[in-house]
Amino acid sequence: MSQPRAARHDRVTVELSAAIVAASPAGPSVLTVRRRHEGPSGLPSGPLEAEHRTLEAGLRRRVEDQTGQQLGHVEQLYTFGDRDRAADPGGEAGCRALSIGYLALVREARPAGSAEGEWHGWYGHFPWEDRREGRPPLLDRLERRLLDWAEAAAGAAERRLRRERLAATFAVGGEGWIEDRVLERYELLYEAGMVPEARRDESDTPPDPGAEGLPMMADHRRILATAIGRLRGKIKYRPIVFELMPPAFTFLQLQQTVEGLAGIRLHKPNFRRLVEQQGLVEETGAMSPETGGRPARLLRFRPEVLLERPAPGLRLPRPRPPA
Amino acid sequence: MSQPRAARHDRVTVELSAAIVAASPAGPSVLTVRRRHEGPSGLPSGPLEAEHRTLEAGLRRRVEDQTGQQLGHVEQLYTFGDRDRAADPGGEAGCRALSIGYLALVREARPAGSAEGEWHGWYGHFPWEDRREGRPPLLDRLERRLLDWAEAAAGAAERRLRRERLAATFAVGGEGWIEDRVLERYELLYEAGMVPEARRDESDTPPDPGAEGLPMMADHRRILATAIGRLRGKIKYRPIVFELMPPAFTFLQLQQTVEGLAGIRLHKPNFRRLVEQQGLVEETGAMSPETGGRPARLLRFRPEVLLERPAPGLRLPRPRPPA
DNA sequence: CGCATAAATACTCATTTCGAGTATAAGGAG
DNA sequence: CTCCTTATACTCGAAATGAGTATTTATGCG
Repeated sequence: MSQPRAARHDRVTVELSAAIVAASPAGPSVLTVRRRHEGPSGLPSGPLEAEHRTLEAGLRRRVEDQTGQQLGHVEQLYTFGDRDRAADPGGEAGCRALSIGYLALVREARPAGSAEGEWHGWYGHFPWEDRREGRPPLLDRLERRLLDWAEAAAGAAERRLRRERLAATFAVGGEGWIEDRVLERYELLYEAGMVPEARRDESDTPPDPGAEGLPMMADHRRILATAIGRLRGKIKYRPIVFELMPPAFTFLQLQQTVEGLAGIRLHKPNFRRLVEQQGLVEETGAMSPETGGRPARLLRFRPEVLLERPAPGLRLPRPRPPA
Repeated sequence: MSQPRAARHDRVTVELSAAIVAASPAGPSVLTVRRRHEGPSGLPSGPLEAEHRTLEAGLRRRVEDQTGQQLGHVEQLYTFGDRDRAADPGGEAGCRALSIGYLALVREARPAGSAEGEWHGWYGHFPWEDRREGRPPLLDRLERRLLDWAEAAAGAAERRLRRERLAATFAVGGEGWIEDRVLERYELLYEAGMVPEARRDESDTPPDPGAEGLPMMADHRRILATAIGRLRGKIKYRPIVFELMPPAFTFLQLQQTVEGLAGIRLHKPNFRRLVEQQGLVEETGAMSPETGGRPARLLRFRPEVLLERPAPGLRLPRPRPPA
């Protein structure tokens, strides 16, 4: 594989985008920017520039300059390059558009710096992902449309495949919603034409606007879906939640933050036991400026856990299936 | 972040590379190609071309055409773009070189098709990653040099940081080798100047050639490290090993394949129990053309498990630390 | 044939982990 | 003082897990 060195200089544009996430006990949010008037919002993003040593450094600088947000943890998610889902629909034809998505975590949601940025609860974009109050009712409608889509498949094989994907992602007709499969669910909705981004013709009226979630420009909702999925997966084996917490916090704040990220409710005593016996936190000595009942101890992250445990994280208790 | 649309067309080259992995009970191997005579080998790779709809499709076609290998599972790993670790050192200055790494799994290692490809045991490139026969002796020498490097750090803070990284990756001075951290270990060796790729001046003689592993061209060993790490992590929650197994196999073959991938030995009865009660396999009915003792049942993967279990995989038994 | 050898396969056992539920403590508001 | 709210502490049983041992069923050799 070492031939036409010429083809190498096909024109390529590279866009770096970041899903910048903050979280409070009320729920996680993401920083969005609005570009054209009226168009859907998007993630902070910009073209790759030559001057930076690494991609991550470039992204970091760019976002920090533009939004006034200091980024904490930053990680690369995925490089998208589908020809027909270009990041920039205004790009020239025959020009490959790559889009490299990043996840960034920040401790506090600054009230949106100088730019036109604003913080948005992430479930506004993914209403079907929030099961904290139980299974959201809009899922019934989504499922019905998804099943129709599956049955409308061309051959029997394709039909079967679609049904299986539905079972594996939306848990249609089966047990077990798996919270990490955010991207898979979004992609299914995209393929089924059930999100505005998938419908080229903008005049198409969505059959059920409330259930589709707020769209974003270009492939930004796809990147956000990747980010949510990654974060949900990663809290289980890395103490990454603490990148989102203030320096000191209570058990309840921690639990509610995790619940917000994972989109599910957790069993309080067990969560507490888990966090304690994993050695993820230590007491600061101080007590919380209480919020209702008995004052709570203030905790902080215990970095030593990184050396003690192979995969220190918050395995989320999954209810046992009834035997 | 929406300004200079001009800067957008900085010249960028994009190289797609694939770590193509096959595995037998004897151990995993990777397909390498040799380009220049005498230079180190590399992964199959080539420039991104405009004609393909998706990046993955492009990679797939390209590799299949060139090596005669049908690829099974393919997944994107990471996009590297450090300016000073360019994939192609021959590239023009001021031209950003992106390198998108992929992991591909194949069922059988074809004896290297038409091209100059050859299959290589992957531990030839990462001798410190193979602990199937216990801790490899060369680790003593590596550790000593790594500790020297840590102590040679500029400030006390940097020294501490380096020591912590050593503890977290090579388990220096602590418990717990974590098999997934392949990339982190390689990067540490790179930073410490302990792999040939890191030494620009090729005339430098390595202090301990045997311990450094076979180098590869450009950033290909970095991609392979990412691939190994990803694979080791993923077998724990996805039934991905079966992409590497023949259609029918015995328990022992499966176990040895997993041991090869993870680089550790497993407890036979427990491995068996795990695989059984997870419902990962079913009997084919046939028996193996035996290999020594009592004939073994032949098994096959049981795809239904994908719908039944949230994260069907092979949690590798980690010995309990002595209380 | 009978026995050593090599695997495969089947159990046992003591912990540990984990889901679930209940009980008690310590504040504030009225 | 009482009630409400949240924090914190315990209990219990089921399932998972690490470690070890025993039995079966082949082969091959004397």
